[in-house]
Amino acid sequence: MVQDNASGQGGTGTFRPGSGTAARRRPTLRMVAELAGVSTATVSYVFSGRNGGGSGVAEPTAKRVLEAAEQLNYRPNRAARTIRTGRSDTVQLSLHMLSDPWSLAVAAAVNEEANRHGLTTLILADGDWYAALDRVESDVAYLDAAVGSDEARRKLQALAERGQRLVVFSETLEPDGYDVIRSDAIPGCYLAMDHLLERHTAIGCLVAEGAVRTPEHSRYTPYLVRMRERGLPIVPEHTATYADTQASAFTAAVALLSREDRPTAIYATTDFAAIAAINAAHMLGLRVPHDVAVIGIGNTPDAQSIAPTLTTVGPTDFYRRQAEIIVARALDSGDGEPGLHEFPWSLVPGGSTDLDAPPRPARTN
Amino acid sequence: MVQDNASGQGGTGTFRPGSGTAARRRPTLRMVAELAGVSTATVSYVFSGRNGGGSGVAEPTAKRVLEAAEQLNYRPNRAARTIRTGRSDTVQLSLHMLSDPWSLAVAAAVNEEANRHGLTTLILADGDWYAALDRVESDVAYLDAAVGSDEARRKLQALAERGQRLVVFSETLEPDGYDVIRSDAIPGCYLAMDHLLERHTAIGCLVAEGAVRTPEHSRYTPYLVRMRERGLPIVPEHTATYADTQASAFTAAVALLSREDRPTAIYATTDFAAIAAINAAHMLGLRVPHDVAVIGIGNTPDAQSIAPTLTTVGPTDFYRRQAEIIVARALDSGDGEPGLHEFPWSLVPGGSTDLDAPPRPARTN
DNA sequence: GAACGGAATCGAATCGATTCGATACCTCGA
DNA sequence: TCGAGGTATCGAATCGATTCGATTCCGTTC
Repeated sequence: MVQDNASGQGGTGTFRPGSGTAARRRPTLRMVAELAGVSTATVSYVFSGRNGGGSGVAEPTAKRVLEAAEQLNYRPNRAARTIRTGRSDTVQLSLHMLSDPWSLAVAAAVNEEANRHGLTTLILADGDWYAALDRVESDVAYLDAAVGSDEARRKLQALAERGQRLVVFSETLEPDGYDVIRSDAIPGCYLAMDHLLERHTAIGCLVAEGAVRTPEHSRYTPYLVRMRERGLPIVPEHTATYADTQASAFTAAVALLSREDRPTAIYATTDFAAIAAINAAHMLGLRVPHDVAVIGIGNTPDAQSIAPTLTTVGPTDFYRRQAEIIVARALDSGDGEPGLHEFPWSLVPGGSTDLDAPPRPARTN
Repeated sequence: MVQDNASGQGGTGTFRPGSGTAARRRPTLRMVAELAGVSTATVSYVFSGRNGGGSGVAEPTAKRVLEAAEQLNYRPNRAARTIRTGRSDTVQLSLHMLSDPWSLAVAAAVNEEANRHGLTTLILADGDWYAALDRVESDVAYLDAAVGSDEARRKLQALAERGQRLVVFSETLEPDGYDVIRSDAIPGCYLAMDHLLERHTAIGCLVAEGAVRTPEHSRYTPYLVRMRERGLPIVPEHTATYADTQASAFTAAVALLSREDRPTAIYATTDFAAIAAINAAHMLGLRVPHDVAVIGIGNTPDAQSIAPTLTTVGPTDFYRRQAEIIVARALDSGDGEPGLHEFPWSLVPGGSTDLDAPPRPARTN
């Protein structure tokens, strides 16, 4: 099953030369103390920087301790520290899907903010968020896209009562011993439609399969509502659905844009689908935004890394501010009781709908 | 900075109704034992399934313990368990870049394999891999793309001597108390060039900036070598460089393909750049592979999610097999001494170079 | 009825750190 | 010379689990 050939090049042996076979066990603080001829307390003070009553460890003693630690190759055991102090200096992110651009953006932002405060970010990707919480000790846990079921509510509250600090992202849950971050997309979707309606009447829709089946509170509704309000015809063939793969969105967009009566603008319910639509348009020889305008939803970082840049809607400065909330809760510096944090959405203009921009901004090298 | 308005809807108060303010501290095994009227040993046996000498905990006792635990909302403290048993049931992945398709594919595969064995996967994304290793206790740590510097070698060996089990992905390091996974891209790059040379002579190159500056052992070399071997002219303008953003690769590809004397095939040094090239071709109205063929390098999952599918080179079944090695090491079931695990590369045919395929396979809905 | 054997449970040591109160040491002033 | 006061260090309890050897409580057997 696995091919081992440790003698890759030359005749260098497999075993490390200097170290005997005895060096198997991990060195402990006590060993360091013995080697340095001090108590365990002193070693601990040297490593933690703190000190019980006095103003610190004397210089020569500290030097001796550090040398002993170096010689033994000592590093503190995190689990032992955690059990004693009750802190793990760790932020846990439980993400439902690893490759989702939203999740990645959150992870990157939290990681940066956590590092700034000396914390470590742990990412757990698992189908079962709640199980994940019982698998690692962490100062605070962030749950991605928590649903509002009664079971979820119960489990979250149980965790909170046990003292686990929690931040959940949810459009339906209410705070209940834990923080809730909410960023309702629907008002933003109306902004997106309004933007397109300034210049277009033949608008197509690129929407996730599930949203068409159950349109209530989905991103499909704003499309239907606005079209109806303006008295515009809702052409069934102008709605194309996609699953959650890039290829699926691309295929759907091609089908939509290769019609005789193709729309002059596309309302895509995710940035990711909007980007697929731009690629599809280019493949079909259509210019964006002149032949077809495209708007996305979500304001993910990807929106900036395509030519032309994507017009989208989303919360502003969302990732950074969300990261601040999470880390503040880990440090227990959050403002008192957990509560609701709302992030309103707004329009983020880009080249994919801006007719006044030069046709192909990406061409310059 | 943060807007709290916990009274979101209706008049529901902020505080949870049932629980008093006393329920602040996390319940311990001892509390469960007292409530159930048994010793801590018994509670531990109930939760771990194991038992000291006897054949198990009696049914009525176990029931009493579980009820007490349920009532107190008890969950074992992982840090305490880790310190006592020396195992954390945890696999740690230290990735240098979170959004890299390779890293994500590794993470997904390891996560699946780890779950299958009751382990939890922790992902650390950090600039400093070695520092990350001192921040969490884990049964095994995987290091992404370790460089072969002397400092890296020293640090890795120090970790290994301390008993930390390690699996590193590296093209230059040799095993030294830790496993090395190697998957040399260069032979694969030659395969890619050979594939293009079967039908093309005017071949362009899309290469990372760094590789052009220091071509030794880079993916640029196989391009130069093969072109020279065949006596084909190496047109300087047929080499375009990109940084590590999608937009950058896209721009480079557009520049390359909008030339009068554009090449009929593109050798891209990553799948990611190859995909950008396909998109660029489509935008310029060029058909892939008829007007321009494209080959990528790496065999990432993304290669399958574009139309036409990408021809690429890479190791086969790499992610799953790599995951097996890592998890086996965590469970200490790996075959004895750590060693070298090599994954050879081969050609993965796709539509982006296959002239016999229908022109636009994505068109069907 | 006493000795025996096995199952169920218990008590206490232990893992590797932190931290509080106590102690040893030193200097300085009267 | 003695005591006060401050500093550096130490000893031991502790965090929450696991686990080994010991103990109790049965029902059997002779």
